[in-house]
Amino acid sequence: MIAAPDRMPLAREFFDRPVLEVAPELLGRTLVRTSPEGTIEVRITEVEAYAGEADPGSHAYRGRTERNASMFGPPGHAYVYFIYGMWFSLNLVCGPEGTASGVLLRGGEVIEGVDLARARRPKARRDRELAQGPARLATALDVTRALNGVDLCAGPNGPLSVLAGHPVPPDQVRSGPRTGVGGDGAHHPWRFWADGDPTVSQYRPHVPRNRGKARQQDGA
DNA sequence: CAGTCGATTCACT
DNA sequence: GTGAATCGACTGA
Repeated sequence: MIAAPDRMPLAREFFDRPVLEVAPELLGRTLVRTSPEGTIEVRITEVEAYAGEADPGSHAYRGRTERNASMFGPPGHAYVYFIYGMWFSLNLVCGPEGTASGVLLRGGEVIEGVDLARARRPKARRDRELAQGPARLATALDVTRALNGVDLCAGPNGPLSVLAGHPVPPDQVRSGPRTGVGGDGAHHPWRFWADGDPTVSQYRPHVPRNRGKARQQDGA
């Protein structure tokens, strides 16, 4: 039996291109997570591009480290990182091996496995919140460090894959500044989302917690 | 080796 | 709208 076109996994060549081409084309694609507990499918609605070592907003900005190593690996693999002491986020690695671009998945609509997603995200009040936000999406899909580096092009054999789905038409793609990114990388409109979709997270500007070294409170 | 803060979420006011 | 939670990678000494 031949899989329907929208059920075909995206080929490695899809990811082996400049990240700013790939990122908007990921909107509307189907992310499939299979685990012993069951299968969850998410329609991707919001992403951000991180453009390698030249991008001040990227984890790769200061070169290769143990944490970001998978971003320097071959395209079409996952880069999963741990953040704020409690959450994970999922990136899809783009561009040729040796470079370090990736697309952060920031939001999606759960279209299969809603019950399982709800079990993993008991605090979600509405279905639209199940995968609305990068850490929420990772939680709903049970994406953890264990999936760092996995191949996304393996189809149903692998724990995580991206199917062709139904791409959002270019005239329905919106873009703007990346969420939570400060400094020199702040102004690039490298966040992409599907216009009007309720599962797109709300924009929050970057807020630095402190400046420089610890200092006593400025007298006032 | 200690200090700092992050590609966030949630509870509470 | 504001702040807490919570850990570990990265930085600079």
